[in-house]
Amino acid sequence: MPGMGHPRPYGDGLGRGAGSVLGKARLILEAFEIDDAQVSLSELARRTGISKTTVHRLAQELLEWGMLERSDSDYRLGMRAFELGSRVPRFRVLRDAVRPYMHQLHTLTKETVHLAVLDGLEVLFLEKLAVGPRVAHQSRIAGRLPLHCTATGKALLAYSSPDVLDAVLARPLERLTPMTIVVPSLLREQIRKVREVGHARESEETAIGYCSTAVPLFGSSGVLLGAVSVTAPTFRADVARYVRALTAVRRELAAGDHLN
Amino acid sequence: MPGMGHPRPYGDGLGRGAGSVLGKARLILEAFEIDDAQVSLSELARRTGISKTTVHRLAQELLEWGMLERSDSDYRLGMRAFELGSRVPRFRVLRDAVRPYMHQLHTLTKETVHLAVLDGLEVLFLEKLAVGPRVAHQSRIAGRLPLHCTATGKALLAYSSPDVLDAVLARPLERLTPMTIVVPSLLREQIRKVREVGHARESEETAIGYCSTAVPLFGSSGVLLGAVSVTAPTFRADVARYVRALTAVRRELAAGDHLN
DNA sequence: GCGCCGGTTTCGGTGACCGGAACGCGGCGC
DNA sequence: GCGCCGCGTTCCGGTCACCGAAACCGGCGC
Repeated sequence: MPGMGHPRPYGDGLGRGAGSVLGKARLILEAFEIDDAQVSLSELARRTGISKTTVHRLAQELLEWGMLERSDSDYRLGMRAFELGSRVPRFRVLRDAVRPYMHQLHTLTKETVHLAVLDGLEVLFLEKLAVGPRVAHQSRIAGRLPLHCTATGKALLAYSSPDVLDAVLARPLERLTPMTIVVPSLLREQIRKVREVGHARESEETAIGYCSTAVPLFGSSGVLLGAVSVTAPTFRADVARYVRALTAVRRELAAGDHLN
Repeated sequence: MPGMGHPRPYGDGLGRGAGSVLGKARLILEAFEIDDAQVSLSELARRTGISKTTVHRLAQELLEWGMLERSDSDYRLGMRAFELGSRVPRFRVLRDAVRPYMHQLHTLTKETVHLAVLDGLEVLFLEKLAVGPRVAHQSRIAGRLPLHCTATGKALLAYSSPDVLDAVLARPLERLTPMTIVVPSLLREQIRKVREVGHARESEETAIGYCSTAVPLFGSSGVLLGAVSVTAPTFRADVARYVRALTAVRRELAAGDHLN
């Protein structure tokens, strides 16, 4: 990096991979946490470890592009980012194809319905139909959760390359609740079972009081595309019914699919 | 631009604003049309007007970032773009707040429901609840339409700064159907009426056979946030009912809003 | 075989990019 | 009022990240 012989000014760990302009742009854009609506220039400089001058220049350019917007000399992510994100094919076609069935599941069960894909070594939620105003819940649209403690995650694991499972087991399994499975052999066994019965379950392994049931979704060519799940408070969960509804959806999607 | 004394190789008009790395990245990312799932490197070079070498290098970096993915030596937009787009506050908070009411409208009317915001001089659709498998329709999530021929557009125009209306009228009004209003004075009059009655209408001005009704949405501080609309085939449209349902939603949102 | 068209790598010249320094401004404490 | 601090913004000279031409590699069709 030019003229950067000085020690990193602020908390290290940030600022990695800022060799190129794109790396800097990435740091800036990803400096926006999910919740904070807007961030000041100096704050951005602090979070990214990039000099204020440079942040200013790049932010100017991102502004003109529409990836950032500003209100009152604070920055926030701009609509162009939303537009771009909506074009992502792996997201758009899957959501458009599955949404009607998610509604069907929702009206049928009156519980929360998720659509998720495998991304890296995590579940990434593409869509969520929740019931009620504010369900105390870990999941969010575009949020991530570990593979080993979610129903969608187990479904995805079961039908992905074994390498993925190996990679997951290569590092310790994070514990989210007392019920979270952290013993590798137990997880392997569960994943095997999932392949046997065709659906995956999770019981208070992510959040106390909630359990989920999931099925995988496949494209016409047989590739794994994602997974749908139903999440319900344990006390009123009717898992057998969920399994029936989910497998029905899976079948319908496999039959008349508009999935490449 | 360094070493670029040569005339622009391919169709001009593209390649604008490619002075900087970010400009190039922008060209590359926006080279992906809504529908084409994946694009080859050479095709990207052609569309952007950037040399194949440079596209290759930048694409590599975007790949590592996750903004692009590749299958089989073709590129497509990546999940990172989706995640970024989902964080855009002007999108996320509005959608989360309005979605329940959109469902309510949908079950009530059995017709297509839209949520839109003003962006630049166009309507930008944030969310769409459609009925049936494939409604022949212009609108898409993250799609854009002109302000002057959509119900949401008129609603937004009516409650925005007058400058916006002036800017729209500064250029000729595009005609989408025979019913599209292209006479400035007529549009001005309609917008005035919208402010009077509190809702906006559009009748086969965007697509023959369809008409829409819309209301604006305001935050607690009184700023215009967006607009919701109901779109129905003309022959069965019950506009009075839509107006009632929409104004109810508008009131409910204004009362117990979670909008900043 | 040979030409063609994709993706990838090499390489030297240079201008886009960098951050320090300086500036103008508004808010706060003294 | 005055000085101080932190903010956003502008200027500027040094330099390295970035650029595209050219060469390279592999598959395909003729």
